[in-house]
Amino acid sequence: MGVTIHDVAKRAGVSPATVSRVLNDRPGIRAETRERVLKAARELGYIPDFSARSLATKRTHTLGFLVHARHSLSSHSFYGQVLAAAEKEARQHGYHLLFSTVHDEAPLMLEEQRVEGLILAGCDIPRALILHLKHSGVPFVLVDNHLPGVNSIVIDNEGGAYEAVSHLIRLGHREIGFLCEWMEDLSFAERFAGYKRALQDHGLPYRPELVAEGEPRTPGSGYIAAQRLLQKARPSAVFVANDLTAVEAMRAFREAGLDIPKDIAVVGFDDGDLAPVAYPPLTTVRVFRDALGIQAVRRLLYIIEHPSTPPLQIRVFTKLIIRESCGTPLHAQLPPMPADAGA
Amino acid sequence: MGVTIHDVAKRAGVSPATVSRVLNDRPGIRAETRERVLKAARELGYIPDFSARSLATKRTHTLGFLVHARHSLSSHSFYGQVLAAAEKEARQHGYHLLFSTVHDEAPLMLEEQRVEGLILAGCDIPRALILHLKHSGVPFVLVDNHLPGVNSIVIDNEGGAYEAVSHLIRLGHREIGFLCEWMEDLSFAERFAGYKRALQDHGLPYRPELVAEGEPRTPGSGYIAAQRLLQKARPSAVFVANDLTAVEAMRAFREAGLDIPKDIAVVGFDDGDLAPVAYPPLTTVRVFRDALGIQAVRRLLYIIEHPSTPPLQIRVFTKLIIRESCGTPLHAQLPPMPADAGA
DNA sequence: CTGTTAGCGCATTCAG
DNA sequence: CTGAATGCGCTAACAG
Repeated sequence: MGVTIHDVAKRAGVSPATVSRVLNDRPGIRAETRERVLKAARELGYIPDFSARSLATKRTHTLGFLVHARHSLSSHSFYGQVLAAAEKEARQHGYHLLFSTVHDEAPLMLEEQRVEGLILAGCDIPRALILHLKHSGVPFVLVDNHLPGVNSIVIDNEGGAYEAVSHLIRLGHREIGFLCEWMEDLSFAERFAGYKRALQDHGLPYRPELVAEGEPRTPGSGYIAAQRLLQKARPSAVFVANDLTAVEAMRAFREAGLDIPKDIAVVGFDDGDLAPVAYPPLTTVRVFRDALGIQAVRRLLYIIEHPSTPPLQIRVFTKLIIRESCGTPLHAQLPPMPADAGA
Repeated sequence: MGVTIHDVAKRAGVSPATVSRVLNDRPGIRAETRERVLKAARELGYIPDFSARSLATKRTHTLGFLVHARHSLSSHSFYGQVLAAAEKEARQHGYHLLFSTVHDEAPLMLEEQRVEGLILAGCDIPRALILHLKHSGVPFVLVDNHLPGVNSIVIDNEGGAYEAVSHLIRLGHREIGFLCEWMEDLSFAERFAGYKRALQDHGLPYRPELVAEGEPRTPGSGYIAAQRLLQKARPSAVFVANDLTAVEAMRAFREAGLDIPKDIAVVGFDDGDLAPVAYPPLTTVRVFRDALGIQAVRRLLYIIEHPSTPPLQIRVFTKLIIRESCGTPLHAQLPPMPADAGA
C-alpha cells in the first residue's frame, strides 16, 4: 500500500521514467538495468496504481458488461454464464469487467471514462441506447441481439430451430406446433422463422392454428401458450422457443392428460440447467454461452485497438441435444442421421 | 468527450477550484456563484473524469464482486441475482461493481487500488484468501459464507431447514430422509443441522440410514444420493439440501416407481427458478437473493466509511414455500399453522 | 540508453 | 467567499 514508482526508482538507482519503461516493456533498456529495476520492484512489492495509470494513458483496461434489469441474471436467462466466460477472457487480456444492469439513459460508466467499451447482452437493450452508442462512436458489441451495421455476437436461432423441427419431422411428426412467450422478442421471432422454414423445406404446410403465444414476461407464460394451443389443435409435437416455456408447456400438456413424449413430443431451446432435470429430460437446442462471452470480449478488444474496423456479425452455431422429451421414431426406422457439426 | 473542469470554470467566469467545490457540494459558496457554475456545467455537458478524481481522492467508488469460478453464475447458483441486486443497491450509492471470478491469489483489482472493498459470494471462496484479506485490513464482506470475526451476510440455513422438516413432521411424516450433494459444504452442513434439530425437537430419533450424500460437484448428484438412500431405507418424506438436488432425486424416486408426493414427499431449499416448474412443483425454502445483495453492499459501504466498526454477521431469514411436492396431511387434519414470519 | 520536464483532470491546501 | 498554487502516481516528449 503506497509504494510508488519513485520508491522503486530510488532503490534501483534510476529515474522514475526508467522504471516506467521497464514495467511497460518499452524498448531501449539495457538488460542489466532492467533486471535491477525488476528486482527492486519485486522486493518492494510494487504494484502500479490503477487510477494514476489511467489518468496518464487515458486507458482504463476495463470493459462494461450490461444486461437489462428485467431478466437480468435470473437463472433462466443464461447471461450469468456469458458474463463469467467474458470475465475470464477479459482477464486473460489484462482487462476487467464492470457489471451493470441497463436503465434509463447512457451508461454513466461510459461518460465518466471508466470503460473503454461496452458489451450489451440481450434482446431487450433499448434501441435508443444502441443508436446513441453507435452515433457516439464508442466501441461496443451486442450479444444475443443485433442491428444492421452494429457489431454483434448472435446465436444461430434460425438454424437451431430449423434443426430441432427437422428432427421432429424426421421422427415422423407431421403436425408440429410452435410455442413461445411472445413474438415481439427478436430471438423468438428468429426461432419461429426457423420453424417455418423447416416445415416448408420438408413439404409441410404452415398452419397458424398450430402456433400459440403466452403472455409477455409473465410467469407461467408457457403454460398459457400450451393451453391456447390445445384449444385450437392437437399436434403430435411442439417446438418451444425456450426451455422454461417448454417446461411450463409440458405441465399444461400433462394436466390435459397427454403423455410426453408418447402423445406429444416437445423440443426446447437454450439447454440451460433446467433441461436435463426436467421431466421428462428435455430435448433442446444448446446455446454455447461461453463462446458468446469469449467472442464478445475478443471482438470488443479488437474494435478498441482498431477503431475503424468495419462492423461484423459473428454467429455462434447451436447443437441439438437429444434427450427424452421428443421420444423415438413415430412409425418406422429412421434413416441414419448425418454426423453433427456442433460444438 | 474532453470537457474539463477548466472549461466549466472559464465559462462560468470562476476558477477551477470553485467549480470543484460546487460540484462536490462543499460549503462556503455564494448561491449565485453556485448557480452560475451549475449552469455552465450543464450547458457544456460536463462529466467529471473518473480516473482523475480517483487519483486525487484515493477513492474509486467501486466495489469488487467475486464468486468462485466453479459454480460461478450457473443458473442453479443464485449469485447472479445477488449480483444484480447488489449492483442496483451500489448504484444508488454512487458505486459501481467490478465483477470477477475468484482464482489463484489476491485479487489484482484490490492491489491496483481499483476497488475500495470486496464482496465475496459463496461457500467455496478459498479460506486462505479470506484470511489474507482479513489480515490486510481491506474492507470486505462474505455472502452465503461466514467465518468468526469476519463480516458476513448469511442465509438462515439452519432455521430454514428446521422449518421445512417441521412442516413435514406436521404433515404426519415420521421417517424423514436427508439428502445433499456433499456434507463438506458449509451451507449443506447447516441445513443438515436444522434437519436434526427439528427431528429432535419433535421427539423423533435421528437415524443415519435416512441420510445420503451424492458425489461432490457431479451432475446428477441428487440422483445418486436418492439411489443410495433407497438402498438403505424407504422414508415417507425427504428434505433435500437444495432444489437442483431435489429435482434430481425426484427423478430417481419416480424411476423407482414411487409417486411424489403420495409415496414420498420432498422439500427442497433455495426456491430458485427451478422449483416452480419442477414436476411436481417443488415445496422449498425461499432464499431472498435480493436481500443478500443489498445487505452486502450496505454493510460494505458502512465498513468503508467506518473502518473500525466491529465485525457483524447479518442473517437473512428464509420462508417456506409450499407447493405440491410435499402433499397434504398424511393421516389427520392439521392443526392450524402459526402465521408466517418470512419476507 | 537514460534522466529531466511537463502534464493527465481533479481536489485541496493556503492566501487573500 | 474565491483564486492561485501544489500534488495524486504515472507516462510521454524531449534532451542528453
